[in-house]
Amino acid sequence: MTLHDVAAAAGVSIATVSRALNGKERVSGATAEHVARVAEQLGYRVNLIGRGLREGTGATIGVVVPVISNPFYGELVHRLEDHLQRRGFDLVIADSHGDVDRERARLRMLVERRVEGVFVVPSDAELSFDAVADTAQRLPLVQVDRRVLDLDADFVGVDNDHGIGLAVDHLASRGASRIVLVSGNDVTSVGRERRAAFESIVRARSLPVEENVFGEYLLSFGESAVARLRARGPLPDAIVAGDDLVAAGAIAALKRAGLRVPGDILITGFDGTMLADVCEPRLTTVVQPFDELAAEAVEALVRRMDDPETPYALRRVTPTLRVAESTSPPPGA
Amino acid sequence: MTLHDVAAAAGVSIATVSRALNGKERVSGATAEHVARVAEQLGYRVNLIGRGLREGTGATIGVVVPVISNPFYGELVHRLEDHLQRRGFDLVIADSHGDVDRERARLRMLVERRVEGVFVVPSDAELSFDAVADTAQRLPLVQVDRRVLDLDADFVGVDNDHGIGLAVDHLASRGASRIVLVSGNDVTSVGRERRAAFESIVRARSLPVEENVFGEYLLSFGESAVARLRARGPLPDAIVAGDDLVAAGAIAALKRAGLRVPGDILITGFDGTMLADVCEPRLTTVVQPFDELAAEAVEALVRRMDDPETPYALRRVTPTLRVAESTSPPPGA
DNA sequence: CTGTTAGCGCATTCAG
DNA sequence: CTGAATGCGCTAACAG
Repeated sequence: MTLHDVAAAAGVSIATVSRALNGKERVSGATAEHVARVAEQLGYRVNLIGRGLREGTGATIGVVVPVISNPFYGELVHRLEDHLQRRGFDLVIADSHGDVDRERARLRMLVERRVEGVFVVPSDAELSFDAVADTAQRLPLVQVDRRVLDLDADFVGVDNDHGIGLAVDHLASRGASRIVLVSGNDVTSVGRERRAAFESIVRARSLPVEENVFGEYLLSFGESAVARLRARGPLPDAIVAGDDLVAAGAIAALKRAGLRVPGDILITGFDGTMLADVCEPRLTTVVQPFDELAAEAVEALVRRMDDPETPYALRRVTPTLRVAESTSPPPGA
Repeated sequence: MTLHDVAAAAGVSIATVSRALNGKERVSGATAEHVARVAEQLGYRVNLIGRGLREGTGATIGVVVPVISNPFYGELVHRLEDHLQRRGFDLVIADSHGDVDRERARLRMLVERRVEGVFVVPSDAELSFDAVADTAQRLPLVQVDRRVLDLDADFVGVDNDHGIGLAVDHLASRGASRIVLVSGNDVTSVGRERRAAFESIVRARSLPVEENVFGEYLLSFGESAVARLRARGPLPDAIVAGDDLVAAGAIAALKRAGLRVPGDILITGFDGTMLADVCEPRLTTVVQPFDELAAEAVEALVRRMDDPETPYALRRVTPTLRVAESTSPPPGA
């Protein structure tokens, strides 16, 4: 079912059908209506492949995330799609499974599909460099949430310094002194930034320096981290978890060990996903402004699509603290 | 950067470049190597739009889900992508936001993109009929998890009868007699099926018939449902929640009301998402075999793509019960 | 083994 | 206002 079929059935040329259906050029009202009716009756649907080849564009944006099943990325993708729809773009989602090779393959696929632009949450702060850099030089690209080190490319992410600061200061105000960071390792930029932010603020506040625990952003890591903490002596006053998933795992492990939260130990999360509300006790967490994050990312991409020469920008959105039961009432005070 | 550019730079014809790069037809080893090197150096990437137009296919599958930020669909999409990758297909994901109009628009987009086939989780058992039926008659389509009523089309979903049976029988074995269903309403096929399954088994086991509560598959519904239960008198012995999200919401509301789970009331979930492990107490839940579900869905789609005349099939995968703290130890026994 | 050519479906010149 | 013709990038005949 192509323009030809419709043209034949309507007794006009394919050019007229194209014009009538797209309504951009002048066609007689009668013809337009007639063509529309015939097309409708035949169930004609424009072939976006044909149009794409002709037009050189398909109004499609791609996004590569590490794990779509992670609630954080699910929410992020959801918002990105929302903002893109409003601007008339479709979103193609690709999952890298946190694997650099797969990430490279997915980015390549998007390039070959000739998408208009791409968002990427790099899986590795260093090893993702080549694939992301190569893609960025081929088409408009915006890194979201995580970034690759030393890469000249747009980036939109949360202000981790501020977020970690909110968590630490809140815990301190609740009377915690010995605070341990349980977070993602240096593989991701987010892990690095949250670690640096934490160490810096601990120094600035003259808090005791603890031995922190690093791993992956997984529920299971939260659990094993608690095991490690318990094995090495008296528990700290509080845990700053690298994200909600880790926090949830830590809470579960603590309670299984007979410890009370917040009675025996305080804990904070990061992201503000639905997991924070499901935890018991509800998790005090650093909330990312998802919608703003997505909106900024889309705007950055559109800006670069409009003007490829626009200077690269690193944009930070500001998180807020949502206080819940996991840090109240005060433990010792 | 097209075949022409590479051909010119390599001093051969575009046909030779195409052949050399695709390696399907016979090309002299030296030429192939030379062309590959030139293409590499020029950073040539095949244009999938051009190839798609020529080949009439782009090796792409589409999927429309109600909410990608729901962990259940996140996990499902994750698995679908996995199985499709293995067969060389890319996956385009579209979010209907649970809205029928949006769903129609997204399905239309996939048709116009000329994807090879589509998976859809219909947002409404009745109102989704037109859009899904229209799409199904245009290209291979498999309904996953939910389905549209009275539609001749493939479907792969969980055996809700069996799943609800597992939950009810387990609760009964734990001493529960008064069991209430808190689940999705009749808008979705899943809601209908779980309700029917529940009512049927309650009759079969001669359990007291309670007034069940229906709403949406949301955390907030789990909470409000508990409020409604408490308002209407003495709590039942147990709650069978329609999914993990609702169960998590219910648990939170129960505990906030000072009730103990499983001490005062037992509760089961459905799906087996990560939410079940995050709940406190951990949630006893009916686990969907995600990987099998995805594998069956992909197989059903491939079968229909290979032979459009193959008879429609309704396939049910069998869930299992994962017992955890929310139903143990026994409440009264 | 390699070059020439046609045509996938479409939007858009350029004529009329 | 409408039709004929062109070419987007690619692969598959078909020649050579």
